Amino acid sequence: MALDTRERVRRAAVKLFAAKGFHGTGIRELAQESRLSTASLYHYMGSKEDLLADIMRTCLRTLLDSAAAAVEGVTDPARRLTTLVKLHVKTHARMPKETWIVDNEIHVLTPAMRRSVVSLRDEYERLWDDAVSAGVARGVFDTAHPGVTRIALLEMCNGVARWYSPRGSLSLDDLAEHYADMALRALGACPCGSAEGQSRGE
Amino acid sequence: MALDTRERVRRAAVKLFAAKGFHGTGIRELAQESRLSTASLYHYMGSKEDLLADIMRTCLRTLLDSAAAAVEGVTDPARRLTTLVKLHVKTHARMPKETWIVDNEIHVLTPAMRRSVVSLRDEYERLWDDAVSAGVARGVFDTAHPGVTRIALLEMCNGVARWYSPRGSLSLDDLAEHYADMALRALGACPCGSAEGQSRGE
Amino acid sequence: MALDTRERVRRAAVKLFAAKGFHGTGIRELAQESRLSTASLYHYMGSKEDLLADIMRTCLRTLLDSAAAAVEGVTDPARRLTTLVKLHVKTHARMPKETWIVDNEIHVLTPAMRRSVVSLRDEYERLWDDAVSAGVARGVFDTAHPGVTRIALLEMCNGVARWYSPRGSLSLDDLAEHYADMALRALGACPCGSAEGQSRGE
Amino acid sequence: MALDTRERVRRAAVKLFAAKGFHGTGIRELAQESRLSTASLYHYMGSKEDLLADIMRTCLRTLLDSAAAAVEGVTDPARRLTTLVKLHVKTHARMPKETWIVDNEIHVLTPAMRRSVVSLRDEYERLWDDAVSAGVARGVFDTAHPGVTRIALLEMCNGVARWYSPRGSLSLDDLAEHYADMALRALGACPCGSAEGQSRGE
DNA sequence: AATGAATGAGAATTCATTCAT
DNA sequence: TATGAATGAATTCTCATTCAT
Repeated sequence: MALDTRERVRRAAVKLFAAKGFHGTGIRELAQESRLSTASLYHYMGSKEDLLADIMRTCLRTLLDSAAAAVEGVTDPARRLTTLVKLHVKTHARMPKETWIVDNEIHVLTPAMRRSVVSLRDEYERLWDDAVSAGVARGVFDTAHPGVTRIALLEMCNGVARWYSPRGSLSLDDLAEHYADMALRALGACPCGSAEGQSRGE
Repeated sequence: MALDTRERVRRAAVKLFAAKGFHGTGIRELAQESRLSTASLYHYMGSKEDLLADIMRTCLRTLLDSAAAAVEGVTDPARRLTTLVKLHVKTHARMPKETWIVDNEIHVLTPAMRRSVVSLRDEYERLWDDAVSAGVARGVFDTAHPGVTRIALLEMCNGVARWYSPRGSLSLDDLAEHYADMALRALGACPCGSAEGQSRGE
Repeated sequence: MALDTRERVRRAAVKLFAAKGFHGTGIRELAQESRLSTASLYHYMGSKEDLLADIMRTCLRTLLDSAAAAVEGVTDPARRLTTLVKLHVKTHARMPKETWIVDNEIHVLTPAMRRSVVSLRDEYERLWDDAVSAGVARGVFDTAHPGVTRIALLEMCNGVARWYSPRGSLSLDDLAEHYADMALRALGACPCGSAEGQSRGE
Repeated sequence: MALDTRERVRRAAVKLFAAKGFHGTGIRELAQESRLSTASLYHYMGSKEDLLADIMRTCLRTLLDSAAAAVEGVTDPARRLTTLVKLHVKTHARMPKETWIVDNEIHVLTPAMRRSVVSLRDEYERLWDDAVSAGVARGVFDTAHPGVTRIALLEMCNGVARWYSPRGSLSLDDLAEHYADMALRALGACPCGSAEGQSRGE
């Protein structure tokens, strides 16, 4: 029961933070959306900032763990990157609110809390970095500025959370495929091309 | 003189809105940063939201006008897109605060003001859309989902405002070049490739 | 307990609004007079305007209900009017602040709230109108302009709230009697005269 | 020219003070309505309170002087009262805004200014008092509480400013006549009655 | 587990007024 | 005569948070 309530609070926060931003969301709205009194809210969330950090950490943890698992044992850099891109895109399409919050509200966090969130994000981005670096090292990727490319691709994929709608004509799989394709092309890995066909099993 | 003060206010706002968000910025901070009393502030800015909308409109207007001018008379779709990407990237690198605000704080605007800003943004994005569509129509670009690709590239370029530092190792020209390169690749226009070499004069 | 506080707030407001007008009364004064912080004040009153409208509606409701009850079953127009005048005068003498507020601060209300208050007032005035009209119809009253007379008498009675003091030499009953007498005279009902004598039992 | 401007300011103030009250009217509205900058406003009005007191004094002065003149040499108490009532009613009908301000905004004045206004008002009311007292002394009026009657009649007449419209069916003369009639009746002077017919010459 | 009551601090905005020009 | 610029103080109202119950 307590768990349900806690979950209700979290969902209310995700909805509101994503819609109006952290500072744009008041405790009262949060309480109302959670069907709780403001006082009760504090029983579940600690402070408003705790709640935000919690949401961010959970989302990043999920992304990080599933990415690490998906990539485990995959040695081919192109496949690794494809896997990462698809997972990233799908996660952003499926949880646009949570991911939007992670991607855009980090700056409101107090330094201490920011550190814990940023370190998770850095850990996640290291997976991308490793894949790109490996691909470059093996000559599979051809890009003048691997670091820049990596961050550019990440931002490109983050954007999905801003606009993708499951009601649109594009399926989640096709979306992920397309982004993976763009990423490989941007990395100069397109000629070896057959990536698209092979990645179906994911 | 009045102009100077007004400009001071605008710069203070740009700095603070970009650093802490619209809702995270108080008018007291704004006044302090502008070296004005809060009351005097209102002599120059109308409301806080007016100030925000003003910054956004000015920034978009600049981007839109210079993009339209840069693209005028350029018929080759690849060159048009290259031009747009470079301008976009450079603007985001040079005015990261203004562009960050435009890209991230639209949701705080009141419906009426939002409309005026969004319509400017839409007008700008149409330039991208036209270039992409033209390229696809002429078979210069090869992409399964032109609309998605366009938005993905835009988001990729927007990201520049978040991380680029002129103190880094990459020059503005190189940065723009690299992004243009990635964009063309993502659009499947890489084979014609010599774009990089030709665009030097820009 | 909560009720006590709410009542304290209401009384503070009645006192201050009557003394300095709605716009002349600040919420700080209101809070101080209520022995509450300004923030706590809002726990009880909604907005300042809500508080005002509340006071007005309560006062009018009281007046309306007691007038309707007092007049119920009274068929003689002269007696009906006498009853209304006396009740009106006594209410204004006993609750000079509330009635003064109703009579003088309606114009500060927002249209929506104004409507709700005005409709109550209209309903109340209809009681007067009915009595006057009935008297005229039966030839008991003799006045060239019944509508004007009715409003003139109402204003005359409203005035009581401005000056009557229970510390003066006139008792409430005598005051009411005197006003009823003036009203009947103004309506040309004096000749039947014995009204004064008969109304003693009230 | 200066006079015109000064007059414009005064009229703007009369309009706004009557519509929204003194405290409900801001300096900026006043300036806008006067087609002046707020700074220029101060050139003409002194302080906001000065302006208010000025309006009140002028209005009362006018009323007082014309009443004194109209009543001069009139010895018959009934005629004197009739004259006062008619003048009062007509003034309130013709200058509803000014008279409303005088009748309702005295309480916002600072003690010192209030005194000067109140003393004018008292002087004016003395004319009424004299007429009533004289009538009572001579047995022309028959009222149990002359003082109360006088104030009741005054309030009744003040009310005209609240509702009379020249666009209505009642002419100013008829209106004044009717009020004078009601006043005499309330004072028990109706039997001698012919007052109505005789007062035509006024 | 839940909440009504309470609050200090702060929110954005307007106040009446002054002054240099 | 006129005003743009400036402001300290006040405005109404909301903030996130605590606490006694």
